[in-house]
Amino acid sequence: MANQQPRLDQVFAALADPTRRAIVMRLCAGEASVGELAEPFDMALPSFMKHIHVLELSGLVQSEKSGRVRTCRLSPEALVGAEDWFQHQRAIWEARLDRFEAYVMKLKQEKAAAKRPAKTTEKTTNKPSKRKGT
Amino acid sequence: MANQQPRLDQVFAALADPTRRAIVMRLCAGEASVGELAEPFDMALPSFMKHIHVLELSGLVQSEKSGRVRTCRLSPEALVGAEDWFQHQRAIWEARLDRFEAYVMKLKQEKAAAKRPAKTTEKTTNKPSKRKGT
DNA sequence: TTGTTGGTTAGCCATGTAGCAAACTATAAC
DNA sequence: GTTATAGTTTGCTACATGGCTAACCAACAA
Repeated sequence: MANQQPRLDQVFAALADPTRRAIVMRLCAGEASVGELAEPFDMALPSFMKHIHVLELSGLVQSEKSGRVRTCRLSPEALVGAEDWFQHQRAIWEARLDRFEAYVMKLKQEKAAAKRPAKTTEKTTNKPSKRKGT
Repeated sequence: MANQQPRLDQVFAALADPTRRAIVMRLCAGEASVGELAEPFDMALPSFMKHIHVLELSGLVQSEKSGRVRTCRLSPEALVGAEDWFQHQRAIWEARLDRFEAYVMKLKQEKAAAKRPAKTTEKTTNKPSKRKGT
């Protein structure tokens, strides 16, 4: 569990490059050899291999050599790990938004209560608070 | 719509650094001044400011100077954009897995049908196909 | 066995990134 | 007005990254 976090550095760094993202996208559609993967890119093979290597180090891709051809496949755990990070942040962010919304609501009610001297000054900190929608 | 994609480079590059991820996480909990943000890090201010700058360029963070203090806040669009990328990839990946599963199922049934000459060789490409569950 | 194919290693270069210290600017605070 | 505070600008290192060529190795194919 402690080993998962350092991988995020590598995963995000790997995905920061458009070539590597394209490789990942390609591999989502199924495994492929290095040559097949490299073909769409106007790049020398050694340069391309570096990208493959970065992807392997990040854990996003696994590869295996059989004969003289190396076959690459996606290893989704790393992808999922990164996605989890986003969801976690979003959860925190949204929780805060909800709290903020509740706070604004409370301010509004207090202000309203201050204007009109007598009314329901109770039931302030109460709000369904459902963000979502996507 | 075409301008969204190049931003991914910057967003992922920004998140590849643990310091910057920590800043983002901190900002999920609410806005803060540069000084407040920098305080937990054992790092000279100019170095820290570079990280802030990278985050701003990526669109993850917005900041505004009032008086002599610069206040930073998260700008969630970029975060959501990156999250969307993952979800998109995962959708493709899972669709493929489902197809693969169906394919294996079909192979199995064909094999079974070959062994036993007479049985339901129909209804092969049919499967609820719900991956999920991690 | 002699090519040819598919990948790999080694070495080089340009650029980018992460860090520093030092000096500077502009706004509070006294 | 002087001083402290909060950032900012300006160099400067060191190292990582992305690209190349050239040479190399290890399977097939003829």
